[in-house]
Amino acid sequence: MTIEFVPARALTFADFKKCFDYDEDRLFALLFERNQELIGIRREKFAVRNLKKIFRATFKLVPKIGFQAMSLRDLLAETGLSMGGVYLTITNKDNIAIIVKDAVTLVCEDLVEKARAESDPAVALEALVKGYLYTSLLLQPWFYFLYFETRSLPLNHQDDSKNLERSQVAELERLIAQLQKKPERGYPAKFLATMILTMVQERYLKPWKYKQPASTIDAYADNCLRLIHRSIHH
Amino acid sequence: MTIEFVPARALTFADFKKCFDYDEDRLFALLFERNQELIGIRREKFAVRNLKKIFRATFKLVPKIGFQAMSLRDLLAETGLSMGGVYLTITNKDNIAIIVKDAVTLVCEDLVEKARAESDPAVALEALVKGYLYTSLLLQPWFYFLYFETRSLPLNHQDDSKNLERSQVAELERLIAQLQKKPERGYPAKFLATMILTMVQERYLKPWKYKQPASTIDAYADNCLRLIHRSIHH
DNA sequence: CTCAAAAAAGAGCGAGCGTTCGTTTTAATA
DNA sequence: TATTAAAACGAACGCTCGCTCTTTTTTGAG
Repeated sequence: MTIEFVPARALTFADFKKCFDYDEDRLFALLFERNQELIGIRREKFAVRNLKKIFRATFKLVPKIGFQAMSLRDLLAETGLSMGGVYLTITNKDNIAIIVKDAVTLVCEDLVEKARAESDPAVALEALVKGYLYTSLLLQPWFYFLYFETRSLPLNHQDDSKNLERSQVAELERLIAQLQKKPERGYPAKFLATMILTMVQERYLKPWKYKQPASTIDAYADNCLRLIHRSIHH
Repeated sequence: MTIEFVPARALTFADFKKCFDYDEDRLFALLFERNQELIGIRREKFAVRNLKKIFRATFKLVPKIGFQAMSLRDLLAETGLSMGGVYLTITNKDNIAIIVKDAVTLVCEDLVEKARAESDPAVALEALVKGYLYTSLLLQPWFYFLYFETRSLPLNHQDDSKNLERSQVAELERLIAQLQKKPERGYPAKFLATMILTMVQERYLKPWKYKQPASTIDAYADNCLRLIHRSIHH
């Protein structure tokens, strides 16, 4: 029998941040290799440097005016790049949105995978909820963009975006159903799963409401989890 | 002592719909008189007829492509009006979004007013939650548009939109706090108020998830209210 | 029915959009 | 250091945008 390390207190945002897999450089490197066909630059070093500039600028401009109203000339002014540089990097404007979708998909699938590695469904549920909440704050501009700009994507990518949300809810629902001994007595698992997702989205969709002193996000996670557990156990 | 009519069962969506104050004609008539300075047509009859066409077309196009990507020529094709007709009606494109904001503000303020007329805070809370949920489904395109297109509004109107949400949460919070005898024991009133609003928004923001057979919305309302009451009472 | 006012029509305008491409600069290799 | 492939540049292009304005049609009170 092995002795495992059991943390004395619940996982906090600060803990999570330390172990977070997707710092800026790694994320852009992954996006570069996953989206070779959308990106005109062949050497990672240059691609990552330009992608950084382009996405930082996009995330600064879009929340104020929306993706469609952001012109490439706005983007040039904000990044300091030239028209040629931008087009060599992203090939066309739509690809900015497509790459954001890919990034969010990437980290979400990783979250589900990690949660599935847990054998105890209660532990898995907590990992998924906190993982999703904390990740979507660390990558807030990406999640925010995908939610508000799904309509700016080509149609097949719009479907991907909706299916990503559906699969997140399905995963939560599966875990909740496992925890409910007598499902007919409580709330439908789907209702609770939807509520969880919605509470997570509240945080990353309305940054104007949460000028967050970091501690409040732990309290928020705690309130969510308490509410979930009280609602599951009849 | 007067004998009051006490309904045998909870208010359903069907009941609500029957007494709903804002059918299309009345809503447009109100918008016409509230926004005289944005509307170029002077005779109500013509104004209402054109506004109907314009907003119906807008609500058909915008969910697919977004407001900024919807051109006035798209709008002409969808409404059958001419450029002159459209511009005589709405004066400029921004005014479409501004009038939507005014409509949502109008019905929301009415909801709060009606809830305040109730002396029992439990009754008032139920009236507000169900009223908001049912209203935002009956006027789904309006609420959806305001949420997704707030960034397309002129800045001062963007503030109005955010403040409208803040005031809705504040009203819910006030009622919840009244119902909590020992506030320190349960969830913060603000947390619950936010959760309620978020659950309502879930329904009108994601119509692609809810191809609703009408009954499901009553079940949804019931689940929400049970969750709220269980969370308030310790 | 008359006729002035209101509404509708739609060609046209200039600004600004996303994108292209011929050229220049930079970086890595031999 | 010479060579060459990759990256960066930015003026120019064709097109579509929101909007205007003159003309025509419709409306309704007298």
